[in-house]
Parts: sequence; structure tokens; C-alpha cells
Amino acid sequence: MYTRDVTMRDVAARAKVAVSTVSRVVSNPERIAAPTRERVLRAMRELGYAPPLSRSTTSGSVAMLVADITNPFFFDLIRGSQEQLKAAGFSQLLIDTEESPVVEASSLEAVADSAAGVILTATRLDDAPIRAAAERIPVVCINRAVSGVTTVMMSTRTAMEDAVEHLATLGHRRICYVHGPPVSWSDAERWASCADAGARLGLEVIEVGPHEPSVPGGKAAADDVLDSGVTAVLAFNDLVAIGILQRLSQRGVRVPEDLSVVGCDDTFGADFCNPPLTTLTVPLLEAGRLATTLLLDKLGAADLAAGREASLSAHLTVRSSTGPARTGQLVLGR
Amino acid sequence: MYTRDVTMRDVAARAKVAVSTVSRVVSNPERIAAPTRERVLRAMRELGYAPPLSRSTTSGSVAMLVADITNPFFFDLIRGSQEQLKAAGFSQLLIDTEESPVVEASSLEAVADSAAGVILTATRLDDAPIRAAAERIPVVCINRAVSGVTTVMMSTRTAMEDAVEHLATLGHRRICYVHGPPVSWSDAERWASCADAGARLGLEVIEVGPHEPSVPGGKAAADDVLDSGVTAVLAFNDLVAIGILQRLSQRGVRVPEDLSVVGCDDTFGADFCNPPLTTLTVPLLEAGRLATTLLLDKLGAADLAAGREASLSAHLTVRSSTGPARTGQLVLGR
DNA sequence: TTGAAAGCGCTAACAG
DNA sequence: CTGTTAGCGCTTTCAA
Repeated sequence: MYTRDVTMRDVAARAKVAVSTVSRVVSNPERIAAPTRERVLRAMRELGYAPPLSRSTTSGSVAMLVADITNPFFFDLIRGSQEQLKAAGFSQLLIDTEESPVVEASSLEAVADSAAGVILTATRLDDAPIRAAAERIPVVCINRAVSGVTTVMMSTRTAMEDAVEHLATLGHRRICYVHGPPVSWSDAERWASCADAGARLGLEVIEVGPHEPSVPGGKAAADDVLDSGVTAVLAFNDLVAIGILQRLSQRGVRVPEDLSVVGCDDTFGADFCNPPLTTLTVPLLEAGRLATTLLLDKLGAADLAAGREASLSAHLTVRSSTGPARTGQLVLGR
Repeated sequence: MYTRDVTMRDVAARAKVAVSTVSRVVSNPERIAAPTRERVLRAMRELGYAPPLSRSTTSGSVAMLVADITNPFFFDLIRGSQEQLKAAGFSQLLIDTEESPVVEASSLEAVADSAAGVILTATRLDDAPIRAAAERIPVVCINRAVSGVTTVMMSTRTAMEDAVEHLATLGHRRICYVHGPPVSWSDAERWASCADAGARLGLEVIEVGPHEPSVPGGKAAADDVLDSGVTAVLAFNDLVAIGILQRLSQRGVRVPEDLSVVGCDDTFGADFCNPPLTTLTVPLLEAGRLATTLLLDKLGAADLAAGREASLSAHLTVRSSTGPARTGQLVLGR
């Protein structure tokens, strides 16, 4: 009958006080004399009493699920969200789903009733569980369209096309794209952009992968790339590109003399790796900010001058709020 | 009187069922016929009913607080902890304290009653709040000694001494150490190691900083380093070292011809930056594992074959469990 | 499968 | 500052 393992009654008995006193120690500690309070707290510890958790204490937080906390791609998404959360007085719970839909599902389950809302970034989940979660708790997705769920998309289409065009200008006729995770929306969009631009420019575009979106994944991809006999490679992201660079260096292939390598996202590492990487910028910070603003809006916890008009549509493509410079720009190796 | 904004009674009325039915929908959904369940769920959504949170749903998680989620130093700490948590069926909550004691304190406060335990890594907090937290919830620190609180320390003393000796062998007579955060235990230990080794070998060792333990921090430090007229620099960590490398490259200073740079921690980026970085390995993965094992031990949630003997002491220095190779080893630039 | 009702854990009003 | 007590939210037993 609604029995807990150890109750306030037990604590009260051990501390020789009334239950109400125990109750007050939990909710209004300052209203209780220090010695009595100490006695009660000690009894709690000894009995292992866990006070009831009021939703208010725990719901001042918003969870952000990321596929790989070790992937710098997520850094600015995290930072952008943090900014907005801090301004609204919320705290951030980060969860690494380790690129696993299973871990992601159980994590989502776990935070669904401890956080006020959830931001799903580059989720590996099917539509169904995402919709199910969205019924229990406010959800915003980044780079994943699910009907009925608010979504922020970062398109890299034009930048990808610029990159392919750039390679064509350099004289490349046969290039390849290294796929990331099969379930990734970004991967699909990036591949489509490559294929389209290649067709338009009369280039032969080969597919390699899928591979893990990580440095080891890139190393694995490098051998496939060399076998394919292309002269340039576009990688799903910078991590993969860096992995390719490392493996090529091991095998004595020179970049860019023998092979051109282009990454994507312009994340941490792209600017100081060797040789410097050509990559595409993506408005990560802005996307993190916007997703969070949209979520806070759902929670009724934001004033939201910015981002309001965007929230009118459930599906939207982020555009940089700081001018056109940072959106999907091609950055040549430095 | 213990009133909630919206209760099961309200939901029951709207869905035209008994409260007990609503209760069952929350705790045993499968015991309720699908149509009734749908009606109840819809009423919940419409009224904004939030089911009571049972501790069990929420306490299957352990929080790890990190000073900067963007700092690769924490990657293996996170991964090591994850491994152990997964094995014990717990989930991980990551919190970025943004190098701020204020944010850290409030985050700690926030998770204290939503997580089963907390791991504090490289905390910027004073002893008092750490001890206070440890009274409410099981706490383990990494790289911070607080009496009465279980701690895992990663000493880099011998590796640091090796590094200084290595520089002396190369002929350097005047070197400097770039400080990280003033409150960091690691910083104090690293500086002490440098100073001792320098004195022993008759080198002049200059202090620079403190600087932010980040790439921008390293860039800022680089100018101070050049002004000091040394021929070699040991940085608090790899991020700072990489920042120094970048700034030196901008100013046309060659590494290692004009100036030797040594980092610390052998983190992501150290192996592919340009020029390659000489750095020190630290048993991060093992420390993350051990700290987590110790915490799970406190929770009575682990079988713990490994790490048991270590837990006998509240303060301990981690030694690599995978042989001597990874502990505090000097890694020359590749 | 569902409802009625009993009873538990907890809080809050009130008295001292 | 603390105990008594009424009463709320919720779960669970029991019966249909």
C-alpha cells in the first residue's frame, strides 16, 4: 500500500521527534533548531532515508542528448544551448548516447521524468520513440525532421555544392564521398548535395562507407578511398577527414598533391591539424541557441524576442543571425 | 495542504474514470485497456498533469561534473566512467561547469537530489561545499584531495620530471612553466614537479600565468613566453600547448628549432596538430573507471572485483591497471 | 478491466 | 520551536 522502504515515521521514531519535524527538516531546515536538525539528519543517514523529490527541485534542467560527447561537432551546439539556458535560469544535463539507439532510448526514458525538456541532436532514433517522448515531455530535435516535433535543421547543401565546384575548378574529375552513420539526416543531405553537384558538373562521384563518424572511422575509410582511385575526397565530417589525413600520412600519400581532402563542420581540430583541413562551416552555435529558445518557449519560460518568428513553423532551417558570413561557408585549408 | 497544481482526481474527472485507473495508467499501463488508456493520457496532456516521480526512475543515474566539456582532457574520464556505469546498469549525467565555481555549486545542488551519486573532476570548489555535498549524496573526487571524501589522484610528477630532464638533455638552460587555473590541484603539482626537477638539474625555471586552460589561454600565454626569453616551455595541458603552437606559428617562431613546447595529458589533438606535440600521458581512462567503481561501491551497487583494495584508502594515487606503459609516460612529438 | 474504499506517506494549520 | 491532527495525493486490495 504505497509503502516506501524507509519512511519519515521510521526516521522520526529513531530521532525521537514527530513526523512533522522530520518533514520540516526536509522542506524548511532553517525552521528547526540546529541540534534537533542534526539528530534528524543523522537518523536519515543511518536509515538511508531518501526524501521525496518535488518536481520543482529537479525540473530546473533541460537535457541535451548527443551521439558522441567526444565529437567536437557538438561543442558549439552545447555552448549555444548553455547560453540560453543560463539566461532563463535552467541548468543543462548532457547525455552521451555513444552512437547507440539503444542507449539513446533508455537515456531518453530516464530523463523524461527528471528534466523539464529534451533536445535531441543528430538522433539515431526512429520516428516512433521520438514522437512517444514528445507526448510526455517537450522535445526539440536538431538535424532530424519528425512530423509533429519541433525541429531545427542546419542545411549544408549550398556549401557542399561550393566544395564540389571548388574541386572541379582544381581539375578533379573523379571524387568520392565518405558516408557517416546510415540513419543520419545530415549524411543523406550531404551525399545528395555531392551527387547533385557532381552530376551537374560532369564529375564522377563515388560512395564510400558507411563509416563511424570518428577518427578511427576515417582511418578505416582511407584505404577504401585509395582503392577507389579518386583524386579528391569529401568526408562526412571533420573527424573522418582527420582520420583520413592521418592514415594517408602513414601510407606516404601527400595531401593535397596526391589527394585532396575536404571535411565538414569546421570543428575543433580542423584549424590546427596537419596538413590544415579544408572544411565547411555550419551555424552550430546559432542552432544550439535556437533549439533551446524554442524549447524554453514550450516551457513558457522565456521572453524570446529572438527566434519567435522561427517558432511559427515546426520545421525550419536555421539561418545565421550574425550575418551571412558563418552559414555554410567553405573554408580552405589554412 | 500538500496540494499539487493538477491532481489525478482532476484527470480522472475529465477522463470519466476512477482515480485508481489513472494511477494504474501511470504505473502499470499494460494493465489498462488501450482505449481507456488513451482517454486518460489525453486528459493528462490537456490538463498538464505531471505524474509523481518515484525515486527509482530517477536515481539510476550518476552525475559527472567537468570544468569544460570542450576540453578533451575529460574525454577518457567520461568514457572510463561510462564503461563502469553501463556494467552496473546506471546512466550518466554530464554537467559542464564552465570553469566557474558558481555554476559548479549550483549544478551540484541541482543534481544532489536527482542523481544517485556525483563524481567531481578537477573541481574548482572549496572544501566546504564539497564536504557539504558529500553529506547529502555519495561523492568521489578526481584530482582533488578533501579530507573525508573519497578521492582519485593522477600524479604526473615523475613524467613531468622526465620531461624537464629531457629538455635539459637537449641543452636547454632556461625554461618556463605556463600555469593553468590557480585552484587546480594538478597545476600546483605540475609546477612543483617542474621547479624541483629544474633545481636538481641546475636549470632556471620561470613561471608564466595563470592562464585559462584552453586554446585561447595558450595563445595569450605565448606572448608572455616569448618575452621571458626561454628556449623551452612546459604547458599546463595540451590545449594551452596547442594555443601556444598556433600563436608561435603566426609570429613566425619555429618549433622546435627556436622554441620547444611540451604539453600535458596526451589528449585529442595532440597527435595530429602541427607541429606534432611532445606531451605526457596520464591514466585518464583508468581514473574514470576507478572513481566510478568507488562510487558504485558506496551505493552498494557493484560487485567490484577490481578496485576493491584501492578503496581501502580514502586518498589514493591511481596506477595503471594495464601495465606500466600508460602511466605518466613522456611522448615525444610524432 | 474497472471502481469503491481503505490506508499509507506526507504536509500544513493550529496550539502550546 | 515542536507536537497534534486533519486532510491531501496516491496506491493497492477487494469485489464485481
